[in-house]
Amino acid sequence: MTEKPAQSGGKPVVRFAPSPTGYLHIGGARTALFNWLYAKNTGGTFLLRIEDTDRERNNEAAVTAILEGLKWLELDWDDEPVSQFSRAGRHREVAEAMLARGHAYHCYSQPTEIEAAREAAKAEGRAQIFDSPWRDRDTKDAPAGVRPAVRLKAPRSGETVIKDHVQGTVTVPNKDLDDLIILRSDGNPTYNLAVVVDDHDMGVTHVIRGVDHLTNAARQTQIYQAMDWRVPEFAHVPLIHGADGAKLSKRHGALGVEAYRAMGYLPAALRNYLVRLGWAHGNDEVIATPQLIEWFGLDGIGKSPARFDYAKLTDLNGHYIRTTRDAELVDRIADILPEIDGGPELAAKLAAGGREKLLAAMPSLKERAKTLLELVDGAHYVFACRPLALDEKASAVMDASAKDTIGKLVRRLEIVTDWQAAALEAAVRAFAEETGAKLGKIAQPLRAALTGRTVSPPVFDVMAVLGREEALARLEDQAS
RNA sequence: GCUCCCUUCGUCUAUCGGUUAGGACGCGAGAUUUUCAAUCUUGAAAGACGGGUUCGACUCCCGUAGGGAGCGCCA
Repeated sequence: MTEKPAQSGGKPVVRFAPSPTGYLHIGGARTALFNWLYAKNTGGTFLLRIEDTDRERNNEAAVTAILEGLKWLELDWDDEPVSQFSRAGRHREVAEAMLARGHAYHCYSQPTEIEAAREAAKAEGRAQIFDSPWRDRDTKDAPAGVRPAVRLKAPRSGETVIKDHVQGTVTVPNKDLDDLIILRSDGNPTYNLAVVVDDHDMGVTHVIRGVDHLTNAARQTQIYQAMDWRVPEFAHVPLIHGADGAKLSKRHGALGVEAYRAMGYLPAALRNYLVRLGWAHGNDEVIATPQLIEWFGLDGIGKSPARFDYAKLTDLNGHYIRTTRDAELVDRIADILPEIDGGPELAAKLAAGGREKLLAAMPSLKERAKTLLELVDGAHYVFACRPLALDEKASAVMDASAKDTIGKLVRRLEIVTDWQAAALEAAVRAFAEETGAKLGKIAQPLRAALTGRTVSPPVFDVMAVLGREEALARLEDQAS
């Protein structure tokens, strides 16, 4: 691959550049989302690059997990993902060019010396930057048999200014930036060089990433300047913290997006939640994706870190569940069944004609579920086998008088010809009126007999979904 | 330690010098109701602290405190 101009016709080119060290965690997902939204908003291009220059840490499974995570989140990218490692030759080429221009030099210092120098600096309370003695030394003095690393000859004085769309203008004194290594002694490029070369060659115009890269932006700016390349626009977004304010770690909810998938969250809900962590558009909370694309902009991103809050995510997910089509919900449930408790059994039932029943139950189910898992739990009654096992509360409801009531009700329901919720309700209400009982007194026993629980969708909907035969049979089971 | 950044209800946030500081989640109360949800009404709940600037500061400046990020031949 050689240099190629931005093939976007003046439109922005952004990229998401994860390193394949694990799954796509929630912070990375948000970074990807911001990039994606920015590309969509501007009609630009969203590229993917896998930062796999560290061969020891490279991991095929991680690459797959990241791509799968992005797909699940429905963040589609343009072109094929670029492997940074595959471009090592070009990176070396650029390092050579920098050497030729006098913007880089060979450094023969050994890791042990560097470490010692850092320790000394720390002890004296100075910034722990390494000042290579080879910066201005003649290479003729080079020790024999030592392969040098290549360092950037960074400016010693002055300051490097980063104009950032989120952080504002950030100024870093050059004396605080050491001569970073751009080529390891084994000839392989390091991250900062690779990023600059790739972003340049890929025509990246806007670099949107986590603030943890802010100081890298200063170093990378120096490389751009050394090469006389145009520095891209930067937007360093704040990090996401765990609920306790501590850094998001594996123990603090930095789960891969697939974990959220398995918890029954919808991608649209997660996107909506994630974008609101650090970005706002007035008082809007539930924002459909097309609207999000229209409204999204770098200006709306705040600078302070946010904490991850499951309660709000869950609430948002409930909104999306209620507005998602029934068939799609059934499909999404089917998708995650292999990963959840009792999922395989349900999958078998779905395959054996249960899908239609679940679909029929969905309208009343989705009104009261906040996650797909709750949906599955709510659907328990649909697939329960006779005779139903009543849970503790349901058994308590099912006392002698309840059984007696159900016995009488069965006779009334048997003669209902139109087995629909409305007709069934009319029949039960008529019965209630005659006996002077409150509807609640009758509905609860019905619910217990029909579902085995005290909480369920409206009983008349339940009867309709179950069908005449099954519903009456369940009632007979409990009648005395 | 050094550099940079951050600080509005418990949480996510609005406010771009003048508001009774708004919304959302969560929490409390009520309404509705066949349970649970949903929905509606409603309550409690915030400008870290100290100095300036200004007729007037949440908003601008300085300092303090607290928090975060970075300081690799990792990315």
